[in-house]
Amino acid sequence: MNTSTLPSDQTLNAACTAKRQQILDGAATLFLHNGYEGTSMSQVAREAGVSKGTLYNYFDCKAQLFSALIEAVAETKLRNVYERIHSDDLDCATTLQRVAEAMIRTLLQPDSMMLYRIIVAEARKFPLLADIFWQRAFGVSISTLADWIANRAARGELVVDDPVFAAEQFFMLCQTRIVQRHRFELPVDKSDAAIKTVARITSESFMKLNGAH
Amino acid sequence: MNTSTLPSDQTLNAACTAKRQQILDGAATLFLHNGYEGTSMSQVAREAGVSKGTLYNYFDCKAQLFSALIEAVAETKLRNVYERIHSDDLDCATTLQRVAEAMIRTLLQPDSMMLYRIIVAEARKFPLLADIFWQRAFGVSISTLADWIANRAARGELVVDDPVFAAEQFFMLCQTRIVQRHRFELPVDKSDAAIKTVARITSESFMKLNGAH
Amino acid sequence: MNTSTLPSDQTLNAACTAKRQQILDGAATLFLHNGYEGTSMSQVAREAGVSKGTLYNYFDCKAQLFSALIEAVAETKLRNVYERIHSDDLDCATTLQRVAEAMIRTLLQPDSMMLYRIIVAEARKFPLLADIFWQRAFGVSISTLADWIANRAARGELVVDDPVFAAEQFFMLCQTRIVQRHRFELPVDKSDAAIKTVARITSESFMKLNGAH
Amino acid sequence: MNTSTLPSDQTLNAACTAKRQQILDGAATLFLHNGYEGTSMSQVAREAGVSKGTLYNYFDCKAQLFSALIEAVAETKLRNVYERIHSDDLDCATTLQRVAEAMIRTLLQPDSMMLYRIIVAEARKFPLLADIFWQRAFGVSISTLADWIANRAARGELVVDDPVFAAEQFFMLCQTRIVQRHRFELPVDKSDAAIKTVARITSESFMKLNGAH
DNA sequence: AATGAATGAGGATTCATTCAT
DNA sequence: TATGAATGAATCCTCATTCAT
Repeated sequence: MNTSTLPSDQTLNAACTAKRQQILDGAATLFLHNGYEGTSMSQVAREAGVSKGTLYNYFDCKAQLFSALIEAVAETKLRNVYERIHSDDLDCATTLQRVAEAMIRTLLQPDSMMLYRIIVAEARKFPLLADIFWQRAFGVSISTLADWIANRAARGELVVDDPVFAAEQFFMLCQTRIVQRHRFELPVDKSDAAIKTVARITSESFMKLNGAH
Repeated sequence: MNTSTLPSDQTLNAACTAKRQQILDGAATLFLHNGYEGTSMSQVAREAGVSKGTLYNYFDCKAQLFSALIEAVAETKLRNVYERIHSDDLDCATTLQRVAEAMIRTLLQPDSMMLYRIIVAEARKFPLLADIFWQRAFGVSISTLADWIANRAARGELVVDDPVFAAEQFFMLCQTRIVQRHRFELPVDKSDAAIKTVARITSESFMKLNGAH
Repeated sequence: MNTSTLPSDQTLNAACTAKRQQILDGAATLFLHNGYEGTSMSQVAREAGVSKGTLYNYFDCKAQLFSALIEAVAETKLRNVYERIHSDDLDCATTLQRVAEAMIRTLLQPDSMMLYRIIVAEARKFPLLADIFWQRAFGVSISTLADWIANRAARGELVVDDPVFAAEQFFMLCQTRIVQRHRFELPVDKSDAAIKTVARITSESFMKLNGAH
Repeated sequence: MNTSTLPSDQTLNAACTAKRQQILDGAATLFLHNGYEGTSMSQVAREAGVSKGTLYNYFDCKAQLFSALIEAVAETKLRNVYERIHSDDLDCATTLQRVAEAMIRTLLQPDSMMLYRIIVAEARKFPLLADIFWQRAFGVSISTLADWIANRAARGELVVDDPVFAAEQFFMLCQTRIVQRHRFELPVDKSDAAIKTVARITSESFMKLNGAH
């Protein structure tokens, strides 16, 4: 057997993974622009530069491709939000303000916005998917923030009974006005200043609710 | 004039309105269960018990039927929320708790939930519709509550700079945990007790943020 | 019986005829713009300002309405062509040139052009109709001209074996270039000068073919 | 290379072309019988023995299929007319008579007749198509004949100012009586003898108009 | 593993015609 | 007689999926 002309397993896997990724990239572009029903498998094939047959070699059906895509995308979306929670050197209010600002900016990104729309819209049809999305995006953000809150409470900087609920309240407050209105495509000031203001008010509100005096 | 053999204008209008309502009812069932793309005009016709031709006699196209439906439904959904804001004889905390409870219960209703899903999902395609929905549901609730807040602030019971923003924060807080998780079809305690608890915390939080002293 | 409140037969007929005409007028506008298949009965009803029910009271079906319309329209279209053939005071060439010019101008009118298109297109489906159209338009023109030719031949101004064939040739020659190309929507000089030139050449050609000497 | 298991490019192209041709054949049958509006894509699919989906794989829409069909058919229809113009060994009158006869016979063929009907009927909707049809059928016939006329004029056999106009007149004269009446589905003698007579008269007329002396 | 031609059910919409009022 | 709401078959076209190559 001539191994020089045949790809090794690693090469195969790499090729396989690469092609898979290529499809997912094409799918992301389309699903996040046009939604689930608004995207056809032909479009995905064309966008990804593969044939429809290949599509179905990698994914059993449209629903599965969609699920795989959401799984992949959900992971990355809020990472830069909850990753910045671990900075321990700043006072509570400042950290929270920065987290709030990151959250608002992230949620306003076209991709995140569409992701939210799609997940909420299709949660009935793909409950597992909504679950995965929650765990990888909102869920991890909430629990990371809850841990941080518990930590600060232990340090006496906050007074909190239920850190998870407090974290949930915090992220809800982040969505006041700008994010919420943008979800309804209403005209709303999305300027830097406006975002900073909402982030500041959110942080201040949280401190009023949970700060030690 | 022989009124027994000729229908009066009212009868005619009634018939017309009745058929229209009949179609809207069928459409509501389907659109609110399966979404916009997931509902076909044939299904609507069958559900409403009319022919496809009749459908198109009353509504120019699918989009218009959908719009008419959302307009009609949006109007009624949150009415019982903002109508109970006007009770002036109770203290702030109690009123707010009742409003919060009504809001949570309303948003958890299958219809409202689907309405939210659909509006958010299709806001891109039907921006006008999202606008109408906002005005008739969230918008009126927010401005009603904002008025109430301003009133209570004038009475010295609250201290509020921006009553509208405060109202928006209040309704965001209402959606913490139960509503939010239900939107993602996550398992969550939707018991009476749980709802009351969130409503109470929301009310208390608001009073902490905006109460006098 | 109170005849003063009931319309007499004549009034009825008049009303009937008027309504009929009203429908035919609306139908003419539409059929001559959009063709047979391109015109719907609803459009006709709206254009004529009557209900669809009334339409079907006066005409059994779309085909019959169409036929009635063509009958009515065909009659008038070429009248001003063959009516000017009877001027006996001019020399042959001049008369023919004027007839040719009238013919070309008439055939170029949007109505006539569409009538030709429609009749030719639908002749298979409505052979009787094509026959009627022929008799009332081309047919009467040909026979009128043939009579005139025979008359002039009798006067020694023309030498013609078969006046009918000669007349047919004359009208075919009229359609050279401008009319023919306009039927194919090709760009062609339709200026007054161009029309006059073709008319002159047609007349001259006819005289060369059939003139005495 | 194992050519027995893999189709060559030619085979693939052949298959593609064959299927395309199969569709065009089915489309020809129907469009040329029932016209553009009178033919449905379902009918074409059934007639061609393919699915509707396949139809739309080969042609973007009904209009494009129709256009492709007309383009293909137009090319061939009058070829045997203008190809016989190049015979230089015969005298003018004989050549013209043969060309006239070929023209009349061709225009009387059911296919050509329907082609004319459809093009004239749909020229408004498909001006490009009418243009293509003209160029490939009447246009090339006219210019070929015009060239021949110019050539004979150079040889002193004809005296012609405007060879193109003369050619156009010639083809108009060919359509006198038989072709013209057949377009209106009128009863008319289409016998061999009748055709020959019209061809002879046409040739003689042309010689009278343009012959030397 | 990759292709892309083929499928056919299903999508929205139109329209000639009928009929109760 | 006049109305116009109701019908449902037919229109063009799309799309997820399969399968021979």
